[in-house]
Amino acid sequence: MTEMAVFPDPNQGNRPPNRRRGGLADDVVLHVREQILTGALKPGTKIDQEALAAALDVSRSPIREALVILGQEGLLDLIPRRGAVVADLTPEDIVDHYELFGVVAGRAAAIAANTLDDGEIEQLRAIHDRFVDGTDDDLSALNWAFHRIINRTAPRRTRWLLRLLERSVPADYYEFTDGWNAQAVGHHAAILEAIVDRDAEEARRRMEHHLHESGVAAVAHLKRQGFWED
Amino acid sequence: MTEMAVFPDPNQGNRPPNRRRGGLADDVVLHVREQILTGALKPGTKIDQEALAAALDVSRSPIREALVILGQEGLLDLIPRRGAVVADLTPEDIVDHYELFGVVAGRAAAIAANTLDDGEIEQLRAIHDRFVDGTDDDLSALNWAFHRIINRTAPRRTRWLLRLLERSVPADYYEFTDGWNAQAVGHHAAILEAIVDRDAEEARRRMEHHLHESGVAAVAHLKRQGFWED
DNA sequence: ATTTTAAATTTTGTATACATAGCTCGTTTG
DNA sequence: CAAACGAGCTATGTATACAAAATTTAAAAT
Repeated sequence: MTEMAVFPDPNQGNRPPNRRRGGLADDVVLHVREQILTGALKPGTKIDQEALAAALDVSRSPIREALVILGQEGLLDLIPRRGAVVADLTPEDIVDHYELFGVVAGRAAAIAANTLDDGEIEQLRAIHDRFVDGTDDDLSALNWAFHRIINRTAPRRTRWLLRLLERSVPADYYEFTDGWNAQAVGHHAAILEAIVDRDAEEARRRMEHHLHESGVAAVAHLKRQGFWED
Repeated sequence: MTEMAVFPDPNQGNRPPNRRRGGLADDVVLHVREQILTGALKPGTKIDQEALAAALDVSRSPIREALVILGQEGLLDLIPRRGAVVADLTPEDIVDHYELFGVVAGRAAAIAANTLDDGEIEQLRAIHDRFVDGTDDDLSALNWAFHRIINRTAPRRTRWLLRLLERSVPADYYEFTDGWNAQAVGHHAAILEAIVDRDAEEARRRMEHHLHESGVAAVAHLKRQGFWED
C-alpha cells in the first residue's frame, strides 16, 4: 500500500512521516463524510464498496468499517444485504441537528456558568476579545477555543455527545462565511456575559439560541451552494 | 456456520426460521453490550477479537464491525493498533447519560405538547391508565409505548438521537425493579398533565426530571447488583 | 407488447490469509 | 540490581477468497 495524499492529514502534519495515526477506516470516513456534507454525494446515492475501495486504493475491510461508522452518525442508511445509501438530509434535519447540538451545548454552558473558575473565565474573555477583534488569521480556531473552554468542564458523557454531534455536521463546512461572523460575535458576547454573571439558565438559553442561528445560517449557506439542487 | 441460539432473537421470532434479519455483527453487538451493561465485562477489560470470535463461532469480520459500533456508542475505547477496551462507566457517567437523554427527550416532550392532536393524547392517556393499573403483564412495553407516542412526533434527527441514547444504556437492565414503578407512574402522570395543558416548558421540565430520577434509580440498582465491585 | 420466469452477473456478508505493530520475556550491559 | 535491548510471539489491521443474496439480463409465455 502506498501513501495516500488524497486525504487531509488528521494530525496536522506534526508526527513522524509515513506513520499513520488511526487506521485506514478513519481516512475513508473523513473522505466520504466530506463528500456527503459538501453535496458531492447526493442523498439516495448508493455506495459501491468495491468502487470506493478501488478509488481510495484500499481493500473493502476498512471501507466497511467506515460505512458502519457513518451509519452510526446517521449520514448513511445501512440496509442489510443491500448496502449503504446516502441518508436524506433536509433543511429540517440540519436545523434539528443544530438545535439538538444546542440543548446539549446549552447544558454544558449552564454547567460552565456554575463551575468555571475566575482564571478560566479570564481565558474565555481573552479568546473572545481576539475573536471580536477579527484580525486573527484563524477565526475558526478561536471559535473552537471559545467553545472548548466552556465544554471541557462538562461531564464526560456530555463531552462525548458534543463530539459526536460536532462531527456529524461539522461547522467548518458552513460557518465563517458572509455575515455570520458578526452574528457569532454577538452571540458569544451574550454567552460570556451570562457566564460572568453566573447565570446558568441564561447561559443555556444563549447557547441554544446561538446554535439555532448556526443551523439557520448553515441551511442558508447550503442553499446558496446548491446543496439541494439536482 | 451453524445457527446461534445463544443470542436473543432481534426480530421477536416472527420471521421464517433460519433467516436472519441483520448481519452477524448485530448479534455480536447485542451480546457484548449485554455483557458490558450487566457487569460481566468490567471496565478496562481488553476485548480479545480472536477469543470472542471463537466463543461466538463467527469470524473476526463481524466482530470488528461490532466493536466499531460499540466504540461509537461509547461503551468501548478503540485504541488504534491496541484493540478495544471496555470503557470506564462510573455512576457519574450513568447519571450524566440519563440527563442527556433527559434534555433530548425533554425537547421531544415540549414538541409533543404543541403538536399531539386530541386523538393521540387520548391514546397516551389510555396507555397511562393501564400503566397506573399495574395489572398488565408487560409494564415495560407500556412504558415504552408511552414514550413512543411522545417521541414519534419529534423531528427525524431528534428521534435518531433518542434511539442512540436509548441503546447505549438500555433501561431494560435497570428499570421496573423495587419501588421504581410507583415513581415512574407519578412522573408519567405529571408529563401527561403538562401535555394535556399544552404547557411545553412544563412538559420539558417533567421529562428531564423523570430521566434524572431514572438515572439515579439505575445507579442505585447497579450498586445493589455489585456492578462496581471487583 | 407486456409480464413472467429463469439464468447470469453483480455485490454483499463472512471467512481466511498475511504483514506488521506491539507485547513478552529472557539476556545483556551499565 | 535495575534499566536497556532484542529475539520471538501474539494480536491487530488489511487484503484476499469464497458463499449466497440481490440485481440484472435475456428468454419465454400470455
